[in-house]
Amino acid sequence: MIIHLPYDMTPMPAAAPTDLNLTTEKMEKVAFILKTTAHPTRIAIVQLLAAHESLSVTDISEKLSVEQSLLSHHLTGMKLKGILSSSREGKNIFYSLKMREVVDVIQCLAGCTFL
Amino acid sequence: MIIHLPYDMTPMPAAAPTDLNLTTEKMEKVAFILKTTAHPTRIAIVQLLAAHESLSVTDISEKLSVEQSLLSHHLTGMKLKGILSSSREGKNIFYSLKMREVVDVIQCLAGCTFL
DNA sequence: CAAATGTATGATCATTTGTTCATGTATACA
DNA sequence: TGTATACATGAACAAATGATCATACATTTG
Repeated sequence: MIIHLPYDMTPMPAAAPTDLNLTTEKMEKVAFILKTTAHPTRIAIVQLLAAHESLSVTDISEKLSVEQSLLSHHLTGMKLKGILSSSREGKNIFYSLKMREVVDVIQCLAGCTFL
Repeated sequence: MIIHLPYDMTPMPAAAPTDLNLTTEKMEKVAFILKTTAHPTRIAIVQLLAAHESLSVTDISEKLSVEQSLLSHHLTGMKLKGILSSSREGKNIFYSLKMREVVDVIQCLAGCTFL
């Protein structure tokens, strides 16, 4: 005979143990990239460049209403760390996303309902 | 007649434009979590708790060789921001991963061959 | 209840990050 | 060649973060 319980009594979903197995060096590198991504303006930049392939500094500055110099600091930093790339085209410099993984990173958290 | 070019001449993979569409508030929240994750020790903590379900402060302290007080600061910070949760069991306090999304975040970047 | 163990907290200091401002450099165009 | 436009850079300062130390608090055990 089968007993039907009123609800599931199993201990817990138990969240399958994930094994990342990162070396200390890898953790430092990951932290380094995360740090660079962890800023509202810089996330906005990634978001823009995820949608636009390539934008000039002025484009970004206008779209985000961020002052030129400050934006430039952010952009050169992100370029230095390998997240963006840039190329000159006349008077303009066009930036584009180089490390597309950061988009996934942002999406992981953007999906969180509780945020 | 088919002409065989020496290599692919198509313009570029063109990296399909992704639309994240985050509000300013969401970007701030995402940045907030990223900031908390962006530290080698804290990544190591997440890694441990991704594999172990629940560990005491001493456990973590020993496994990572991080001094008790410093570790405690990291842990309480991460708990405050909703990444970890804790529960007392006698003299010990056991921490566990609450926001499992951070594991995915780390995995996104850990997969990067160039890091 | 005293001592031991496990963990948290607060002050302090050093370091890093973010912002602003002034100025520099490159390109285009008159 | 001079001027305007687009962007970068560096100094200076404020604010946030990270580490250390001393000490406090909670629980168990003798």
